[in-house]
Amino acid sequence: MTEPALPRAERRRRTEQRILDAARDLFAEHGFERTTIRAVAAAAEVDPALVMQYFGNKRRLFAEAVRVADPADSAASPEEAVEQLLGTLGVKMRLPPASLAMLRSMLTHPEAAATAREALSRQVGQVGAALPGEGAPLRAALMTAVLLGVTVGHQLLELDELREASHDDIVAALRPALRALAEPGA
Amino acid sequence: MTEPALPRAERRRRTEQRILDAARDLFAEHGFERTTIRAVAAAAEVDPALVMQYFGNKRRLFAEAVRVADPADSAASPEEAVEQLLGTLGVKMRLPPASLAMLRSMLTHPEAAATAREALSRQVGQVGAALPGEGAPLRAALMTAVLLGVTVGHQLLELDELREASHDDIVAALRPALRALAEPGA
DNA sequence: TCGTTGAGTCAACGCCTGTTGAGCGAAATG
DNA sequence: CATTTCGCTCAACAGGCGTTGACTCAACGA
Repeated sequence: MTEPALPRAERRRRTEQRILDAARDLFAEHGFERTTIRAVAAAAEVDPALVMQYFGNKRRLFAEAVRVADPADSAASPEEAVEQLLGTLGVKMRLPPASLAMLRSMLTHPEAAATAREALSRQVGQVGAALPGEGAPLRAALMTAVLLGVTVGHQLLELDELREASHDDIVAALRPALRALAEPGA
Repeated sequence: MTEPALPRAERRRRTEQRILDAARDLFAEHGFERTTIRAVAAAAEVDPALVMQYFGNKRRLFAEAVRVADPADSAASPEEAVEQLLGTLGVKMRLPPASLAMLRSMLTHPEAAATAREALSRQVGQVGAALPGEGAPLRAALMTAVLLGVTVGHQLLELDELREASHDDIVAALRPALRALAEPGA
């Protein structure tokens, strides 16, 4: 009639995953403070107490929900760095919920801010290593900030002018700007 | 001994201003949800009930705190638009608390998001009007997003690589990138 | 001088939050 | 079949929140 009665271990794994997925979505949509354990539990069709039992507390649940595998590939030339950043941006137009969740909360939740700073600094380091000339760290940081701004404007603030454009157009329009930052300035 | 006993009207005006200043600072530092009426009242050395009496509710207090006079000056040429944006960025390195408060909450507080969208769209419109060629709205939006990203990275996330650089270096490094966006692309 | 106004306080309300410990019942184990 | 394990729920707690209404008392106007 109902479920084919899965083994207990499997059932447990699936429930935990369901909670994690629900948490990710809600954190991504409303941020850390506006997302309640109760809402997560309801979305996962589970008792709030179970969420606590599996993840300990709200902060740990958030930390688990925003955990994401980082690429850690590095570029050899400035052109490669630019194309790599543009590539992640193309991907980011469908940013994974985990990253969205972190970005959404990074301005108001201290731990999300720390995670964001860490991830961005890593990117700055990688990009900076591929840039020539003086002031490479600053220019790498600015390139990262550019992508941050576009991502925030597009995915989080949902600015009309960015939403109306195709991903390809955005990438194409951004390329010269990033190239300009990749070269040592005047 | 104590105060020289100001007239009632003046005293009232000053108290209201003290509350508003405290609210701005706390909203800018912690965002909407993490800032409590009680904390604002304490910072203004006033009873929480007085905050409600003067501003009605927390949302209205926030709205008052983030209100800011917008410049509304428009550029005639692409170069002028670029310099104007860089100028506001130079200023933004010491961004007024009201703007900081709005930016801090724009990702998690719906009304702050609406205010931010409005302000950014206005800027996109102004910049776009000064740009030549096709796709001007998109390029204007990207220029705005670039400044947003740099501001967020510098003021809110406080990325080391941006904090370590001087304002002039940032403006100088950014200029070619914005110029590239100001011109019609390939 | 006396009644009125209004700036500011006090104590409390109802609500929602994260979090906890006891308990149930079905699956696992022997 | 008897027993243990454990996924999961239930009911409740303490604390903090925004918000309210009654009150106090000094400044004001006549």
